[in-house]
Amino acid sequence: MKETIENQPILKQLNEVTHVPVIKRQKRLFVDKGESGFDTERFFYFVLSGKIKISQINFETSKEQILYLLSSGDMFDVAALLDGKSSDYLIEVIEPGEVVEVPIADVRELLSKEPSFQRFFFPYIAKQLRNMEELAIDLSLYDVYQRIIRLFAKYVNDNAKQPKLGIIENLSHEELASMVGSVRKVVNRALQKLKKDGIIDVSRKQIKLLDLQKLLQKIEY
Amino acid sequence: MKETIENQPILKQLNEVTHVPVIKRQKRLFVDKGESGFDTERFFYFVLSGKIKISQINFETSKEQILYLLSSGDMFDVAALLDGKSSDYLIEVIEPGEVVEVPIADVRELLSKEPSFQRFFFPYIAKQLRNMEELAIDLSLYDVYQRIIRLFAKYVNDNAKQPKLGIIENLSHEELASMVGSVRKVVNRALQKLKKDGIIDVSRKQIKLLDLQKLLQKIEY
DNA sequence: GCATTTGTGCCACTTAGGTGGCACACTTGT
DNA sequence: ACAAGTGTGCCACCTAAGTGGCACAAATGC
Repeated sequence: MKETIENQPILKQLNEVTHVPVIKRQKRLFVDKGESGFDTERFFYFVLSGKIKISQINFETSKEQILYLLSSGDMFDVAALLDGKSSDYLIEVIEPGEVVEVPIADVRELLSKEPSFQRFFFPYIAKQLRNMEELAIDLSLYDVYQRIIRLFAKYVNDNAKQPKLGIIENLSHEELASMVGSVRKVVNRALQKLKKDGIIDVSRKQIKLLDLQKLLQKIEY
Repeated sequence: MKETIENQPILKQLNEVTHVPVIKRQKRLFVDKGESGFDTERFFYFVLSGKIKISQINFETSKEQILYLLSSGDMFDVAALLDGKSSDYLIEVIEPGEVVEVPIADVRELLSKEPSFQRFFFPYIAKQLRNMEELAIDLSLYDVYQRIIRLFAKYVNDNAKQPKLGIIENLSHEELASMVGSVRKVVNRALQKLKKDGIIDVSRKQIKLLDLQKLLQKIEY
């Protein structure tokens, strides 16, 4: 990781993203694709841009499951911040960007005393917890085709007049598979099915959402 | 739910379990098997005894996935406490016991200002988050046989000279299946296999752990 | 005390989804 | 400009795991 000037004043960008009051000992870092040297035992990270995946691997089968796909506005490692224990995650940058690195103790200080940070952070923890519950439910109760549909619905950005798939629209099929707990070929089958139904358009490293209504109709409960 | 005297002083038992300082507006409740009327939008609950499952159901297939199996020392609804949103859980008592019901606002007050409660509660949130991550990983990366083994290993109580399966030892195979995201018959196969290997002994509503070492050896990574 | 419900065990059958392999197009680096 | 790597699509095959059914024992309720 390339380091920039230490102890620089709080960045406007971080403030915008996190609504955090002044954090003194921060360091802004550029991270490149493939990097993975995050010291989550000592530092807490705020993602400004780029994409970072947090996953785990079964070494017998070398199958990977992505737990979190982080982008602008995300933070990690939430669990370590709360209990001080280390996690056995695989953390890897899949799209270059910038992060802010802050000593864990400083963030804990804020978390226990600063109401404005609490108002910002407590809901974020809840979001991550609900994310994991949803992932478990999806893996347990729905087939791969449904999981893909639900993944798309979850990441849809429908503020724009033309709804888009947001940060997952340019993932490879391999990465999509790691998100829904399956393998490339099976995901491919699901995508072809959605394509045939006119719901999406698939091209190299790009999935275009064509019909949001139709997608949402396919969701089972 | 049967109600007891309102506004009674903080219970010694709750204090022991939670290390919580005085909470004023609490209500102690006895809950019976099958009950499910918990108002998690307005109240936060501390479990003193009994077993409560928090699950979700796919209505197409009527398959159920248990997210949390709560017992003495547990609390809910953590996510709702943190973000104020409602959850679409199915919450049901599966073994009678007692809970303490506290207005959510009072717990939030403690959470944001009382360091002793924070020291107790933050790690608990982390535990629940890690639980969900582990569940998702298990569902995604391991087969049913492994998931059963991992479930047993997770709940083993090995402080005693004779290791026991703790709160899951008297669950029905149906309930075990709902915990590992499978169905009764498949779980049964796994249990018969473990029985044949001399690792457990299965009788009606009772699973005895015979050989902890052998169980732990079977775990894959 | 008997009927009903619940829990368990085991069979045969079906299927979603994972595996292996292969072709080909597009991108990237030297 | 070419080689190497990456991403995609599709075939046929195999296996874990889910389904349906059935028997029986233990617990529960009237």
